[in-house]
Amino acid sequence: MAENLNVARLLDDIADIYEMKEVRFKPRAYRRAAQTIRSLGEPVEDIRDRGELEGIPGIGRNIAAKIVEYLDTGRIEKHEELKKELPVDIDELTSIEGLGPKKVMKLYQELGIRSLEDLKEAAEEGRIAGIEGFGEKTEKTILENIEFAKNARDRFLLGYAIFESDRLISALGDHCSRLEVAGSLRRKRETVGDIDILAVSEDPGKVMELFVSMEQVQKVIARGKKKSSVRLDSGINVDLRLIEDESYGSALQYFTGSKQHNVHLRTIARKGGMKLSEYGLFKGDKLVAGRNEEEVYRGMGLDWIPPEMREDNGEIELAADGGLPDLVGIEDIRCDLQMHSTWSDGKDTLHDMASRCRELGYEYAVITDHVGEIRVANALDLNRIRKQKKEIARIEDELDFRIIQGVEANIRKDGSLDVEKELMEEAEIVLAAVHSAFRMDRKEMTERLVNAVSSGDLHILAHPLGRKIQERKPIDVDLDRVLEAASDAGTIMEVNAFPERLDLNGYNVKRALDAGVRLSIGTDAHMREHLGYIQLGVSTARRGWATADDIMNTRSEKELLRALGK
DNA sequence: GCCGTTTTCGGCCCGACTGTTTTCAGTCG
Repeated sequence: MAENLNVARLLDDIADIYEMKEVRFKPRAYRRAAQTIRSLGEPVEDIRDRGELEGIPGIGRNIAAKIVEYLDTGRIEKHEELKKELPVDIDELTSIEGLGPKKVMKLYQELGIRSLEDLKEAAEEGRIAGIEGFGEKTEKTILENIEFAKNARDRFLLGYAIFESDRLISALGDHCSRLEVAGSLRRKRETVGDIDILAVSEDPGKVMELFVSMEQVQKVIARGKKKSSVRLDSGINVDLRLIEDESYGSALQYFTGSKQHNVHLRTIARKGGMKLSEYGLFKGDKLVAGRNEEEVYRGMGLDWIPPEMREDNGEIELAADGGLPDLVGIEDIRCDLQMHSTWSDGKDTLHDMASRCRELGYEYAVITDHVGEIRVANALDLNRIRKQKKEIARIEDELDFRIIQGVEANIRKDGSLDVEKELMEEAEIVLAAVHSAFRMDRKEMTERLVNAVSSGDLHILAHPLGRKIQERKPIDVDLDRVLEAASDAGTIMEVNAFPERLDLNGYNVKRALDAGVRLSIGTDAHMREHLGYIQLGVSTARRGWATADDIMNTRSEKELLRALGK
């Protein structure tokens, strides 16, 4: 996916240069395109190969041609031209808080500043304060922010941010009449930059005091009556905003985003002779809606849109004619379709895992220990599978709770599984995944997975792209062909709910559903606590617009086994 | 440069904050 970021960076760079040159509207167009490319869930090369670049919202004939040019030649002629006119490292300079394209332009014209190094030098020598539009204070903050930029942290995994935000919400809850997380965390993006919390309270001073003095706060970044920001020990930043009750709904809508979703909504409001902001939906000076999100959407003639869908990918059009899908919810889930026990590489016993499933309100457990030739995972052979079957029967009796015996096998380079037929027949559910040879070329990898999902040997392809967020790139594969083969063979694709995986991701969930493929959600739990990750899997499925019917975990035990042909 | 039940031309989101300005531009989210 590296090319996506490179393409996005170039487009952003073009936007910045146009903005410096005070060209109108082009900056917005390029910036929007860059943002879209950045948030794609698949390699931009794949989309180019399908000839579908033009047609992505925000990407028209010209930008599509520039992307193709970059993928073919590694450069964009127009970009080089613009760069020659303004040989400035805009990306680096605008990453400094408080510096945008206009100021960067001024600095270049007046002082010839091209890089962060130039900037630092000029600021230290006190040459910046003298420029028109700049002053002592600007110079000082530039110096401070150069230091800060060096320490800037990356984004955080959704699973981790949820853990933190849950703690904050329960700490503040008693003093607030309304309290919720907004931002990308509410939309359940796979990573989040920071945590945004909105609150309504009778005693705002007390809530702010409580917020900045919580034990996990490492540093108070800003403190005010309506908004405060802190950094937690974990490095994640949290903003708390106190909102008036009458505009809580519109504020929640506004701060939840996404930006593109909001821009689209405001365009609709405008066309209806209204105005939408964080303070409400207005007709002239009159507040039409604001207290609740539902009213705000309704005021524009739209159904309320689940946060996970708010990416301006067609959800607004569906909401306008009552066609939003009824997304799967945590309450629809009757089981977890991947977990491990001490029989292979899990940390908790089969008994503990199963009883935790029962505590969670599941109707049955599905245990999927490793089998086959994976040595490190203490994989089971046929003999141990038979022994495990006996233990399962014993625990079922003891807990009065059904346990389905599944297995997780390894997909060899040729697409076959590394276990004998006899073992696969013992198991009630066969998951299989790529656990080795991640770096095959695209053609071979595609063949490998097409063979695997077509073989009839496996029911579920687990963590299909093998990626680990911020650690390991997805395998290089033609996912459309794999989905087509899976659809033909009735093979299920997993939405792996482990925080580092979320694989398939929301974008690919939607592609899978469009291809007619059914999905399963599995936490890949290796201890009882991991079973709670199911909510991440459900959120990811929701980001891909999945309904309960699309997800196998919503089936009863009998329905599931029948669907698998058992 | 993109886009379309106000469309193939003429539009293009909103408000707060900051520092610098004496009425506002630039930046940010």
